Amino acid sequence: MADTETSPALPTIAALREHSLTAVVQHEIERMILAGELAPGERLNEKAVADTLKVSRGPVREACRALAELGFVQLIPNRGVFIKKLTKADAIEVYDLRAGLTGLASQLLAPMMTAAHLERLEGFVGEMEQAAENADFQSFYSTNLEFHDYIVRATGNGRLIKLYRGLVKEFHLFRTHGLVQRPSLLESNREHRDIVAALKAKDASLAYLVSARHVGNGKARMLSALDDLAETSPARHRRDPEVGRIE
Amino acid sequence: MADTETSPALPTIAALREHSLTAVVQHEIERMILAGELAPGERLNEKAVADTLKVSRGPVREACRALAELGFVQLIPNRGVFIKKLTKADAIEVYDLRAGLTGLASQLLAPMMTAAHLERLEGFVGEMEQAAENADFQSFYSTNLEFHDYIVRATGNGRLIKLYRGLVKEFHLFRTHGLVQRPSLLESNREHRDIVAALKAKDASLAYLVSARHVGNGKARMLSALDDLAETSPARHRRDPEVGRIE
DNA sequence: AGAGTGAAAAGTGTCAACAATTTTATTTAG
DNA sequence: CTAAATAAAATTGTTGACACTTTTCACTCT
Repeated sequence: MADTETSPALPTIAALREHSLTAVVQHEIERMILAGELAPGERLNEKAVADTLKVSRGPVREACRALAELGFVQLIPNRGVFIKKLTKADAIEVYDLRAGLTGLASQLLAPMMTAAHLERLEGFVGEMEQAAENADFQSFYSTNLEFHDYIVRATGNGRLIKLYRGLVKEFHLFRTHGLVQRPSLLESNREHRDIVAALKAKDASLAYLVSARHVGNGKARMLSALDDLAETSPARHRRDPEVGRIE
Repeated sequence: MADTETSPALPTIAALREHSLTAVVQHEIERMILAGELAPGERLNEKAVADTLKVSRGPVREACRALAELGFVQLIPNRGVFIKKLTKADAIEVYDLRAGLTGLASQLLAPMMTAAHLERLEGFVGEMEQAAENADFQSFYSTNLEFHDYIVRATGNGRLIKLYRGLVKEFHLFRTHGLVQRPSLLESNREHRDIVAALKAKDASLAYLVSARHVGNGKARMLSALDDLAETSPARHRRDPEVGRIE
C-alpha cells in the first residue's frame, strides 16, 4: 500500500506523538483480529506484520506482549504468537463472567442512581424498542452495547470498566450475535426494562439479579442458536468446536 | 496444592528454557514491585533493570508492556514506566471488584458442589479457626487466600481465575492486611462458615450474597482501620491519600 | 537572589544485525 | 514407496547502536 493511504486505521505521524508506535501497532493488530483479517489459530508472522506496518519487529513484539496479557493472542516460546482460537467453552466462560460483571455494575450503580442516569437509560431502552420493532438488528445491537456500557461507566469503577470492555471485545470475537432473531430482540429489551426498573428503585440486590440473569438468558439464546446451527450443518462436529466465523 | 511456582529471585538458566527471557524479567519486576523494592510512583529505569538482570533492554521493555496491561505499571510516552501508585479510591475499586468476582465464583460453584469440595473447604475453615484462636495472623492470612482461591479455581472458569488472581496480587500491593485485628479474624471466619453453608446447600443466590458481603465487610474493616491509622498519624492528609507502605 | 536560557547528560524509542531455534525441503536407507 | 536422517530456509530471541526527547544543571541577565 502507498504511503499516502486513505485507509482509516493506519498509523499517522500525528497519532505517533500521543500514542507511541507500539500502541498504534497494538491497536492495528487488535483491529485486524476483530475484523477477522487474522484467522483464529493462525500464527502471526512478526516480520510480515512489521513490514506491512512499516516498522521494525521491536514494537510488534511489544504490542504482542500486551495483546497476550489481554488474552487476544497466545505466546508460545520459540514458536511465535497465535491468534486465540475460541471454543464453545470459551464462549460460556465469557458469558458467565460478563453476567457477573454486568450484575455487579448494576448493583453498584443502584444506590447512586440519579434522574439523569434514569433518563439516559430510558432513552436507550426506547431506541432499542424502536429498533426491535423495525427488526433493525444493527441498530439494536449497537444501542444495546451503549446501554450496558453506560451502566458500567456510571459506576465510576475504572477497573470494572476496563475488564468489562475487554470482555465485550472478546465477546465480539465470537460473532455469535449475528444469529439473533427478532423475538429475541423484544425479549431482550423486556429484560432491559426490568434492569432499569430495579435501578430506579435503587434495589441493589434486584438490580444484580435481573442484570446477571439478562446476560444469562443471552447465553442460553446463544447456546440454543449454536445448537440449531450444528443441526443444519452437521459438518462441524468436534470434541471442542470453535464458534465464530459464521458465513 | 500450592502453585508449582517457587520464588527464585534470580533468573536461572534452567528457567530460561521453558519460559522466555521476557517472562523471567516480567516475573522478576512483578516480584520487585510486590516486595516493595520498587516504590510506588517511582520511575523504572529500563537500562538499570536490564543491567541488574544481565539482559538487554528489549526483554525489559516487552515485560513492561505486559505489566502495564496487568495494571502494575503505567507507561507514559517518552517519559518511561512508573510503578502504579495506589490510592484509597483504588483500594475501594479493587475491593468492590473482588467482591463481585468472589460472589460470582461461589454462585457458579454452588450447583456443582461435590463432597470433595465440601471437605476441602471445611478443612480450610478449620485451619483458620485454629489460626484465629492462636492469633496467628500469618497462617490465617495464607489459609484465607487458599480458601478463596480454591473456590475460584473450582469453578473451572479460566478467565475468572486469571482476573481474580490479578486482583489479589493488586490487593496484596496495598498491604492493608497488616492491620487486621484478632476480633476481625474470628468474625471473618464466621463469614467463611456462611459461605460454605450456602455452597453446601447449593443455593447459588445465597452463595453470591454471603460471599460478596464477606468481601464487602473486609472492605469496611479495611476502611475503618485506615481511618484509625489517619487518626493516630495525621501527617498523611491529602485529597487522595495513598495507602500501603505501612511502617 | 531568582527567573530565564541553553548546552550537556540521561533516558526512551526505534531499528538492523546476529544468534538460536523451529520448520520445511531434500536426501538416503529399508 | 515410506520413513528416518540431514541439510537448508524461515522465524523467533536477543543484543548493541543510533536518533530523538526529556531532564538536569551550570550560566547569564534582570
